[in-house]
Amino acid sequence: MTKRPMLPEDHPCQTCHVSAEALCCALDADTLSDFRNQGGNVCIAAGEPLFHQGDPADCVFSLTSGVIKLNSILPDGRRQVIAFLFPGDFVGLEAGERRNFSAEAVSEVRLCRFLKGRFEGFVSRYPALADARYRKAAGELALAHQKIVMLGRMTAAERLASFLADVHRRIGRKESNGVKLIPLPMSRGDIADYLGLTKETVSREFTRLRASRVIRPRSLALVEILDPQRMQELAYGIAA
Amino acid sequence: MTKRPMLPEDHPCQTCHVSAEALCCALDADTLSDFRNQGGNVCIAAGEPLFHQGDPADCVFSLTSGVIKLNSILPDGRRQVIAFLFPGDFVGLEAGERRNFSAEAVSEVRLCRFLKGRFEGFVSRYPALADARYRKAAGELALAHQKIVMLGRMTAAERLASFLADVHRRIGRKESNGVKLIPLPMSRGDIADYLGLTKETVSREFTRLRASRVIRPRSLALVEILDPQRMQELAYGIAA
DNA sequence: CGTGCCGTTGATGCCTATCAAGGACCGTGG
DNA sequence: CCACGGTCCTTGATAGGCATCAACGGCACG
Repeated sequence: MTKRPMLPEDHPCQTCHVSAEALCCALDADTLSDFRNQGGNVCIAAGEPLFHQGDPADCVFSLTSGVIKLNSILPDGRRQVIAFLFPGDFVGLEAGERRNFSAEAVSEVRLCRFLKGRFEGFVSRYPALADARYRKAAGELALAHQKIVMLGRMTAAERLASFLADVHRRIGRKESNGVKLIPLPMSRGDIADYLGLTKETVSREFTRLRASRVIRPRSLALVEILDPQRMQELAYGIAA
Repeated sequence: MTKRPMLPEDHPCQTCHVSAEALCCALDADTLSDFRNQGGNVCIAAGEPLFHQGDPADCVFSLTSGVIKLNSILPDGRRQVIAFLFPGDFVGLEAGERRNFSAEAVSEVRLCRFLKGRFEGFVSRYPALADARYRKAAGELALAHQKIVMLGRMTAAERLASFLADVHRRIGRKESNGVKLIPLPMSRGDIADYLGLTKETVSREFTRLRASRVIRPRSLALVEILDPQRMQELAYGIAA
């Protein structure tokens, strides 16, 4: 993170690690300070909901740490995870009066919260913020299009490979020896609901990727990529 | 359409039937006239491409009549129709340097074309236009989320019902006696690629909807809804 | 050391894809 | 006017991939 010298040393944004990608980076220091005073910090434990389908959408959030999943649930209980959100992502781009999906913390999560009305005021006063918001939405739209292709036309193996490649791109780490690691804070069931599969199928595909030496699980929540090229081929270079 | 008295009688926007939903409606008459001079009209015959995957994205379009499909094609030839676009929809919200998908006319199509650079200039000069663009993108994002649920968790029958309900909402007509009609300018193969199915499955599901008296096809391209309630139930009220 | 949750593995079945053939529609040309 | 070929749609037979049902195993927790 780049320091922002105009801010007081104890300003919460001083310790934020996502200013590079977050919406806030569209604002200069003075404005940012003003902006931050509009909302507050939120911290949510793993498994706890942020909001539910149908709730009034009266605030928006910027995710600073942790992972969130967005769920859509059909009347008969079938569940689809629409997206996993990572630090730097924004919650509330959809602009409806009510939430079309629920949001739940996958791991412990920190967010900056802004009241929607005040946020809108900022957007109209600062064109750079409006532009950043549009570009976030456009980026989300492109991701959604890729996910549509994945769900419509890919096999189970390809879906899992796309997912792993995508998570690696977003929150992957490299060890000092160059080994690529993928943290997987979400459960197998969550992954299944994200990929349009069942947890059993996801489990089987994990086993097959391990058997074919493409990945090596260090634990349930941490996977090492042994063969990045094969992984990219399976995913057709598309990060789901 | 509402007349725009400030425009010259022969101005092309005077005969545009989509000003209510189109992006242009964010502009007043003076600005609109200026705006329209930036681009030009385009007319494309059914089946002809507007652009291809990978092309430089140097212009954006507002669709005024006809239907367009957006295709994404995997290296091995599998095809997914990402969206059908109807009059009032906008092409080029994605904001990338290159096209992530191809666009092809399903029926004869008319569009207003704008050079991207000049369009961006207008967006930065007219906040109302920027806002309208954001709301279009947010709306597309919400639609994409619904489509993700459909592709991830719905059966073939539910997918087709969702599709028919959606097309009806967008371009459906009512006869004087109240009968609801759905025009289907796209082929069965296009519908299949949109729903993540094969044309054979789509055909079979059409037959089953007909057999159970939910719809009555007048021709391949025009379907009458006999039982709107049953249709909505099958689609879970979700327009795909 | 149980208990419970989550993940894995196995057996079976169903939904949709695939392969194949026939039918409807349309434009062209005899 | 009808024969003809082509394209798209429909219908049938079969196969395959993933879901479902069921049992087992690992790990954390009290």
